[in-house]
Amino acid sequence: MSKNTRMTKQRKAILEVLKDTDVHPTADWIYEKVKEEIPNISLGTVYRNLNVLSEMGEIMILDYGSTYSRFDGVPNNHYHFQCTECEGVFDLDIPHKDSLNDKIENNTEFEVKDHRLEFYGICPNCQEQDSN
Amino acid sequence: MSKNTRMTKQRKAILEVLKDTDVHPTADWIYEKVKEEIPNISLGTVYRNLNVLSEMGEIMILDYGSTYSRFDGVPNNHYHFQCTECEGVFDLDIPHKDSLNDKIENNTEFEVKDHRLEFYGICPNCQEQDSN
DNA sequence: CTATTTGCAAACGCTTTGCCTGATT
DNA sequence: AATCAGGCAAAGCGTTTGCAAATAG
Repeated sequence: MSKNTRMTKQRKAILEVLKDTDVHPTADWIYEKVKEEIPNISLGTVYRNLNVLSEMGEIMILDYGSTYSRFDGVPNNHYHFQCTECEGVFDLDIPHKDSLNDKIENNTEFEVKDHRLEFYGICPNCQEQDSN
Repeated sequence: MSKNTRMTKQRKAILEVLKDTDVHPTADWIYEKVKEEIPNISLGTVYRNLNVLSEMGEIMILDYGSTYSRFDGVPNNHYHFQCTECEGVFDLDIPHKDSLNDKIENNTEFEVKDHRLEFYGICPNCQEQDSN
């Protein structure tokens, strides 16, 4: 229960670097930054702490779960649902809202070309399994 | 100009497997499937052709551009904009629409827990660079 | 004290690439 | 015939992990 709760200087430094920036950095960027303060910190420690901090709810990891790419034979824009249990990806039958791009473009300085909307949860199949 | 356009039996088989399924498979899944038809095909060929086919516009790759994870010191749900030129990730100041989850849940059999919306395009900084 | 954490380096897993042979146009 | 594509295996690259030493509580 009281696991992973030591606030080491490494963990603290990593958290501070992340809280002090809004660039959504990569692990390596964080590593370089923290090295200014703790020169002999190792990249492994950075990764370990990022995972711990995310479990603690202090930070968010912006990866997409699975490490491997998926391929789609339908090269149109459409939205997806991804099951967090079986990792399956399903097409959603709701229309692609191109107007969303315009909405952002009109309210920011960004030039918006595309967007991507993905839902996460449990697919019907895994719901059944769970109730066993 | 006329590069990468030969329709070899490997390329054809890979494309057919992808067009015939809706499971959004991984490269390895495709590899296993194509092996039933071309037993000595290599995984490298599958990857090469998936990239070629995606350049041809025949398929879509559902990765997320950059291969590495990004970390966010603000663990709230919020939407992001990603610049396809500098790879920078920016927060968007539009509210997170939890109602979207319900909308999907009410119209499908999925149990929806979360969603993610990401916009892609060119950030102001890179727009300037481009006009030089 | 002692369980957690670190640094280091090796291992991992998915993907890409170099090289040479084989196939396509 | 000339060029593109394939097979194989090694390399790449971000990330994870095993281990002994260090350290927080």
